[in-house]
Amino acid sequence: MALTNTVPEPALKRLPLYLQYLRNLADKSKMNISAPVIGDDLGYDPTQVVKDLAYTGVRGKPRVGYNIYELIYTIENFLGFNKVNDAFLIGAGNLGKALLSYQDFQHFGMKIIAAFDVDNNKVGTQVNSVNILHIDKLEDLVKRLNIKIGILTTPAACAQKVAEQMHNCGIRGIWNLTPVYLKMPPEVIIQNTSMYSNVAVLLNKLNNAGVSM
Amino acid sequence: MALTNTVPEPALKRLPLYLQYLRNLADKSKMNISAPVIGDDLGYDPTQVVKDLAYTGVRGKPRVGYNIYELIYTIENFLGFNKVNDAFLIGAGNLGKALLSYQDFQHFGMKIIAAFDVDNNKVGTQVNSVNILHIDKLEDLVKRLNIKIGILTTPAACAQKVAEQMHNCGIRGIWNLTPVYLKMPPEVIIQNTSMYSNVAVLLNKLNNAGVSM
DNA sequence: TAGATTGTTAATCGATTAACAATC
DNA sequence: TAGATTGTTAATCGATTAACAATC
Repeated sequence: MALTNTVPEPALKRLPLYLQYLRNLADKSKMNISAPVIGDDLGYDPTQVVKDLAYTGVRGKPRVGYNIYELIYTIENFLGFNKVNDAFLIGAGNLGKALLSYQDFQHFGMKIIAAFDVDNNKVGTQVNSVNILHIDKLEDLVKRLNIKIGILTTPAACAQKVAEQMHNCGIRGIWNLTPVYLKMPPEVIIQNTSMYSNVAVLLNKLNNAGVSM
Repeated sequence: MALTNTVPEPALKRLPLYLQYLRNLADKSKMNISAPVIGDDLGYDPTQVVKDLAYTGVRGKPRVGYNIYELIYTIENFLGFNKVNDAFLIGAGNLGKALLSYQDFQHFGMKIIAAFDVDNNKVGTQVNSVNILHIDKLEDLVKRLNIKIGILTTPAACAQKVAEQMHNCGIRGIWNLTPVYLKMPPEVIIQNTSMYSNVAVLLNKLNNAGVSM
């Protein structure tokens, strides 16, 4: 269906935040919640909340709001969080280990089932019950387990090379947490997360707010 | 001057990526670089590169391009990366430790000079030569060292409470790496980084690309 | 019924892309 | 000079916000 094709990326990024919020709602006795309440709690415009939720196909009732459980269920399905996609993590440094210890990815559609590194001191160990294997085993395991998602947390210097390796093995989507731009053929889906961009925005906002630095 | 007030956030997020790219340019023998070359290497439209660079005030020469070192210098100054701002990190879990081990923040305007936690097993230890102190010492040290920036990497459950503590101490900007929306007075600058949003976007793109999952 | 909230269409706002003149 | 690239203005595209009708 065409529905999934047309969600604006900003809205898409907000949907997991709604989900997190709804799951953690303190008062579980309430059945319904309205867009203005959600907007107030999350800092969004109420009409934006209505629009965002409408993308998932959920319907609310005027004067009543949305059924909380239906909302959670619909968002989960819409985002594909009802299935858990297996992923490999490549680069078991500090950031890699941090992501390995994120138990919560399983509730957001993804599970890291193995990690890879070149460092023989790390190979053979575990983080959060996930084995760290030698990178030489990557290709065989990607193919045998039909893995589609790779998380790239290597040092910047080898990011491009490792990304190409991942692609050659059959990985289709790369979550790139290195600050390097990956040159890849268009069929590879890349999701970049740059820590430095966030630092830059924070510093800029502070400067504009007149915080002396 | 009004210049710094009017940079669009998407452009602001791209500027550190230009900087990273320029610093790591393989061929250091070249003096100049043109917007089309940068755009090709980073996957941006060439006119967008021209516009982004123009925000910093740097001037290029038609047919020649930009002087690489002038470009680096101008972007660094524009983003405030010429000064290094001291920051405290609160929550020395896995993600916190990962950020502590990021040597590179120093080249992007920020340095984490101490970390805080409630866990007595962590207190007294070091990560990357940064001391982990008990959270009880936060207020005194924020005031004595005049710290303006706090990095929040606690568990979600205590994020709001700790953020309020940070604000009360005098911290003006919070980089929030928890998935929790922080309810704060408007004078506190919040920069949210949600790992889950990135996972959602990646899964969505893969689904739209027809990758079976 | 009255009124709060949804749902939808229109208007606004902002960023990207295109067009083209200026210039080295 | 010729032509590539910058710089700037205009057009397009997309997301947010506003307005208002529908409805529970």
